[in-house]
Amino acid sequence: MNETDALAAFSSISSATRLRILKGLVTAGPEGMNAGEIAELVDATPSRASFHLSNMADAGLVISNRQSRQISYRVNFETMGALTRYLMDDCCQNNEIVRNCCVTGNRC
Amino acid sequence: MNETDALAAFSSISSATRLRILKGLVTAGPEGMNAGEIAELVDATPSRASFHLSNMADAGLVISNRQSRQISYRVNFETMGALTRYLMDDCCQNNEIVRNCCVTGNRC
DNA sequence: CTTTCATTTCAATATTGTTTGAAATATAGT
DNA sequence: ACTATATTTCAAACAATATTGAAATGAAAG
Repeated sequence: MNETDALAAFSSISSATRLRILKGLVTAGPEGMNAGEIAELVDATPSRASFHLSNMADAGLVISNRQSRQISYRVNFETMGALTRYLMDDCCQNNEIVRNCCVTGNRC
Repeated sequence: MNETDALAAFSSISSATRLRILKGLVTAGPEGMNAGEIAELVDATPSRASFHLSNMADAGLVISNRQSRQISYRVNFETMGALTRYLMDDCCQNNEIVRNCCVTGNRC
């Protein structure tokens, strides 16, 4: 992941609505959720949800595919992994405090 | 780290100027850099650098302390660690792909 | 106590992002 | 073809953020 991609991803998840969409989609798992369900989840109008979803898709955070009439969105975990690593390695140069914090079970 | 703090941190590093400041400060290490040096590094006017630095300080990403006439900034690695973990655990529920990506040395 | 240096604060402007509602597109059933 | 459903696209209004340059602050030196 390069700086431009990282900026787009950080920018995308710096909106409360989009961060909640992301969390909802992580919970939903590989099946994903339809645009309409997502809109309901975050209490947004269809067009507003669509706007945020296309922002997330542009940032590579989610992947969409049409299932008959509905469009299903799921998390792109590759991007999320690359982003987390960008934060840890490119930004923090694999700093010890940061690395240590990221071992699940550790206090930080 | 809670959602509000994470949003502030993501929002802060979703600016190219601030992301570069962050990287510069990580490279500078615990000594940090003065506001003026940072401004020079990212090719910004003093007031513009100051604006971005106070945004980063508000987000808890950097810590400032005055050294006689200059103000020195350094990275708050605790926050960076907490943020990285937020991404991995709170957002991605410690997803395997994401976790695996974050082991330095792995391909992802 | 005035000057110089480093930085911040402020107000004005410029830029960018978000929301809304209406119209458009795409798919499926009748 | 016609109607209903799901979603997107668009333009306008609105809101938030960034940039600029000038003025203000705080600290040291003469």
